Amino acid sequence: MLDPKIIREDPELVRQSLVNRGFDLTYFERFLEIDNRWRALIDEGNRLKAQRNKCAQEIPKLGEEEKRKLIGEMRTLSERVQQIESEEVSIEKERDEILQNIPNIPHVSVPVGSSDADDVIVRYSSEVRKFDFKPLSHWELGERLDIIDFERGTKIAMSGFYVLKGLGARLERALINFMLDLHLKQGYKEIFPTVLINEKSCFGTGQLPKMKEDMYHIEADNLFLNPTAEVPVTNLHSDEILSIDQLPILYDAYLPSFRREAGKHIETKGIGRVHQFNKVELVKFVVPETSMDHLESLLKNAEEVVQLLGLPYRIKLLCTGDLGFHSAKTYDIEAHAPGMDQWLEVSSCSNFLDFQARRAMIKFRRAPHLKSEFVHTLNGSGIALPRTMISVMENYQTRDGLIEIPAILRNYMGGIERIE
RNA sequence: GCUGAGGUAGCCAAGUCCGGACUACGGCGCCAGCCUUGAGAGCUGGUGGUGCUCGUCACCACGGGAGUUCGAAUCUCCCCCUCAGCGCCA
Repeated sequence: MLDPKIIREDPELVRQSLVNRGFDLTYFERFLEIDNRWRALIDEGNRLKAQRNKCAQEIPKLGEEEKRKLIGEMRTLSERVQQIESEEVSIEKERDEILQNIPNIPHVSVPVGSSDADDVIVRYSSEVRKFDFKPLSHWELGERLDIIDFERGTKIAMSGFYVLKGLGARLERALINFMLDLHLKQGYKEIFPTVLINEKSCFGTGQLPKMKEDMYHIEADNLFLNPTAEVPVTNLHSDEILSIDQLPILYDAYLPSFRREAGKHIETKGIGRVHQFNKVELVKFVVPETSMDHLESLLKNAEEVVQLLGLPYRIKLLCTGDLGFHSAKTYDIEAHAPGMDQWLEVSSCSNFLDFQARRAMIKFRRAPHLKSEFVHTLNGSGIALPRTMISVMENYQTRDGLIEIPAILRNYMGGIERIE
């Protein structure tokens, strides 16, 4: 959520940011209109309430006659207060809705563009791997080696789910442990949050109300299956005022994530887009003026994962038209999948500035006597498992259809060197 | 799941039966000032949010919501959470 003061005080900045993102201006113009009315109403309401409060204190001190008269007057006044309040409530509801539909302002360093075609490739790691045979896709490899079972995933759950078996399951576990150990060395504190999260947390990070259709919902208890550890981990500090010496806070978390992908046809074969996947997530809470530097180090921390795995990758700086709603600046890390001949997004590292913190009410104080301010939050995948698995399987395949285990993972797999 | 006790400011906690000087008692912590060579003690003030006319301003905030009332921390209804005991259970 944007600071309403920014929209009020510098509407031109917000207007330009919406144009750059390719958003239409309806909500924005409506905000300006409604915000004025909202403030006028608050003002009038407060005036009347002040009078009511004052008279309510006078009444017990008065004689019978005067008392009866004043109570009569107050009854009328109270009715007006109620009218104003109910109008306030409805305007406030609309105002909040509008605010929730205005995206974050892209940082000045974000390139202006209309779609992912305008994203800027910041760097390539190396050449993609060249094969002297036709590389197989991970689903072909997975089925041949009996380490990915799509049919049985569908049987026990539904289509879009899969089961890892044998060394496939073990490779997944090795990847998770490797990532967690790496992030520990990078200075992150490991968190293992809840898989089920409540409605309030989903609002806090902005999954609700916009992405409701994309989440699995447990009706009996009104809980949601975690769509990304960003939600529970960021909300660890919701409604808190942190002290400055706690910052920066760096968390990493391994957690299964669930997405209904409603409305999206899961056409891609394989495990590139599935309903349940593992992910290691990095989350930071930082002092505002340091957040852009923290974005760079966050990216480096995630990048190190693909580097150490020896995967060909590239870094993209998303343009205004491709930037996520809540983000002010985002880098994507894409690993190459030679079997599919595609670049796969394995990580998305974003700086949200105070956009999330304002919603989740995460504040800090520079000194005990100073006013609290919103922290800046950042997060990035460190990294998403299925697509990493794809890139590992397809890059490390051999001519005879086996998969070499990347050197860095062998210790995590009891010294096993290949899947055969 | 059942029964009971609770939820008041950063923390502890009075007030709730019986609505009105609650401007939410008191304490702890923290901040500022005074005092002091310094520290401590002591004293004074401050210690959540929003709005604007930026003030010794106004409004809001006693788990959340709705209601009754001129007036609600206090009364009524609904919901949430915590703790204890019992039950069930990996």
